[in-house]
Amino acid sequence: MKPSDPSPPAGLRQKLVDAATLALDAGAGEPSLRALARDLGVSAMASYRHFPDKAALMAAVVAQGFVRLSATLAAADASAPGMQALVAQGLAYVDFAMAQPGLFRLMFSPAGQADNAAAARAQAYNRLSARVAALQPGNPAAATLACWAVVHGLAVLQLDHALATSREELREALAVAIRGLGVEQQAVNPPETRG
Amino acid sequence: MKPSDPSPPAGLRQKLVDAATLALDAGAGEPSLRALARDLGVSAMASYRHFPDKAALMAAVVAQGFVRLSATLAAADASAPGMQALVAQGLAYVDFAMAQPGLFRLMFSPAGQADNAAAARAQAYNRLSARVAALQPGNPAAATLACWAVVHGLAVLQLDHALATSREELREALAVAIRGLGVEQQAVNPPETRG
DNA sequence: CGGGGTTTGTTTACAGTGTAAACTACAGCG
DNA sequence: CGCTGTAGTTTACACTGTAAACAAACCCCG
Repeated sequence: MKPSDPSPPAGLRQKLVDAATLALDAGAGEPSLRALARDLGVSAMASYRHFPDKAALMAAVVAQGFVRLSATLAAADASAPGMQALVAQGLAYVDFAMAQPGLFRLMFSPAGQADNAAAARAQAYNRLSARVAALQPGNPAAATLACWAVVHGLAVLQLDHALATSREELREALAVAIRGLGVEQQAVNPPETRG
Repeated sequence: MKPSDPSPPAGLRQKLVDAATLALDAGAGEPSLRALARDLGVSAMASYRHFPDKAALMAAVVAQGFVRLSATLAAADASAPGMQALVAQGLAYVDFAMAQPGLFRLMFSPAGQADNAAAARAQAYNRLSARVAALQPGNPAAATLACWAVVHGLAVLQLDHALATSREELREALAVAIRGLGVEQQAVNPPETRG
């Protein structure tokens, strides 16, 4: 309203995305556009200057979520060598899901499949894929799929179920699973010829 | 209304559950109570005689979903011996998700965590657990967790992503993952002593 | 400096939703 | 017969997403 408003002019779009992300993880499902607008001190229709509809806002939230997940995975990957980097990525993945359950759920819901978010999603997938390919040049596609499945499955089950699984147990389960997937042979030891 | 109504008197509850299940998989997210009532030729408030609120209806849908999933897993488990039963369960799990994506998503969403559905969910979990325990008496908890994670992860990723993964590729990935998880050693051959 | 066009927001309005409240029709049973 | 419980109804309200029309603030060019 007044020019003395303390916020920069073009900030609403990002503020909407951030507020929606925050509200998602605050518990009660998808926030309403009107509630978001109220929280930001703005009219109910303001968001329509930045997004064609609510789904587009949510898609932007999802896209930002995948960007952040991707960055988290990259950091985890860099934190350890070889196969341990893969386990670290898996742990980071599960940690992300537990830290932002609402966002994570949205990212893997029909709302998260908007074309808008496809690029960011692919980038996150590539973090894992690259590490798997580095560890097992033979059949990276299948191995990546299996790795992502394990990690994603653990995250979702942990979220849904509140399996009282400690972080240590998770780490062990991840390590066992990844080792089992035939990814490790070339990593820890120098490569041996193997069928 | 009339006594000549072709349905038994207490049938509305089940009809609501079935219609909701159907509508879920017909595509457009959670159906509205009013739309369900309209489809069933009944007033908007009728469902409140059978469920305290919409969440309770959805919880009933989820519970029925888990019962059916459990039955599907049991049938798959009985269709093959030993480790192949585990792979069969995994395939059946993914098939279930693909055949009823809306229901499956609901089952693993916050709505699916209602206490109402807990028993049915546990029953489905036990299908897998029992088979894993039979194959690997050593550490069934961790192995079950990992197996479920792989299977559930594959299902979710397939659903979200439309990974153009054929059923045959899925079967192979499942077999590889399950074999890798250290479940197979005692199954196919007579048990050998193994660390 | 002024003036038009774009951007960003506003108010108003409407259809659709979940649900509370009060009411009606009907079953079985004393 | 009346009493009571069950299954359903109509009405009403607060809330949602969103279309339409309008207003103020910015940018850029003269």
